[in-house]
Amino acid sequence: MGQTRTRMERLLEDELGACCEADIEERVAELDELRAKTGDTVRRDSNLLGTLGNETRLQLVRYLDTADRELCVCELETLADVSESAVSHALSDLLEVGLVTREKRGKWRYYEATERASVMLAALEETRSGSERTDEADR
Amino acid sequence: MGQTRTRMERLLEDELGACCEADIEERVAELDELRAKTGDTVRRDSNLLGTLGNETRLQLVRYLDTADRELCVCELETLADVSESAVSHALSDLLEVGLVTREKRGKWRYYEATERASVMLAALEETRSGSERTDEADR
DNA sequence: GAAACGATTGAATCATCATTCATATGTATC
DNA sequence: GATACATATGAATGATGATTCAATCGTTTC
Repeated sequence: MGQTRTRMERLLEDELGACCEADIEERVAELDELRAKTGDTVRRDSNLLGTLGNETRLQLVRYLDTADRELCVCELETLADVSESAVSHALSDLLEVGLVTREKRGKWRYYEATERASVMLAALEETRSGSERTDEADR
Repeated sequence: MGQTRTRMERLLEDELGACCEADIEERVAELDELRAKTGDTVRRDSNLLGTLGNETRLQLVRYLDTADRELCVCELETLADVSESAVSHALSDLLEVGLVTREKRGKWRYYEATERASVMLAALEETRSGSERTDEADR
């Protein structure tokens, strides 16, 4: 029953007062363009963010970034709250997405934060601040 | 046997050539300071990053950010690759960590990206580029 | 007030993840 | 070359997460 009326049509009717075929086409085109503009880096990016979205890993990059020098794994282990193995796993994950670099020296391994990591942490720092939820009173 | 020799002591011996008590204390103090400087916002921050670290959610904020206007849920649904319910869940999560705002208007609900979201996405964009793994040949 | 509709919420399920323990790898020292 | 040691890796397991289906809530229209 009247099922031909699409949701987009109803939305535009509410937004514009009335709505013709051209309006719908225009809006659909706008959304298509939006889809195109947004690009297809989502997988990679969400992967990077996901890697950062873990307390252990974030903590470690943070140490490396604020230390502003390379740190030996054993130093990171004294800083972290988890097992040696967990630290190693975390560092490998960070290395894989390019948030840290690694260098061997004798039996020791030194890690350092990359530029990419610094930028992300700086952004985080910048936006931190007030409380969340800017919900508009839901009138 | 000889188990009193700590790993930190051995590290410093290797790094400095020799190592006395004072050296150890100094390094330990440095790490303590590092721990203090790094702060305790890890939980909150990793939570934010984790929220962004999901394809669906990242995709949605991205649409909102590049659209640069509020978008109706039904518009976001046409853009997303998942069910209506999943979109709604994702938007709620994003709202909770302050990456989007919400406004009701009639039966429609409009979402918009926050400044915080813009900053994070910009940082991501900025650091994106070359390939990853700046591993130093592991000599 | 009932019907239609937009959106959210909760429970359930399946998948992914984080951490640990055990083992392995590579490097130095004796 | 055997031992000690630093770190990494793999498998296992318990926890957390993402998505869907079903049900609910709030708003509008008749």
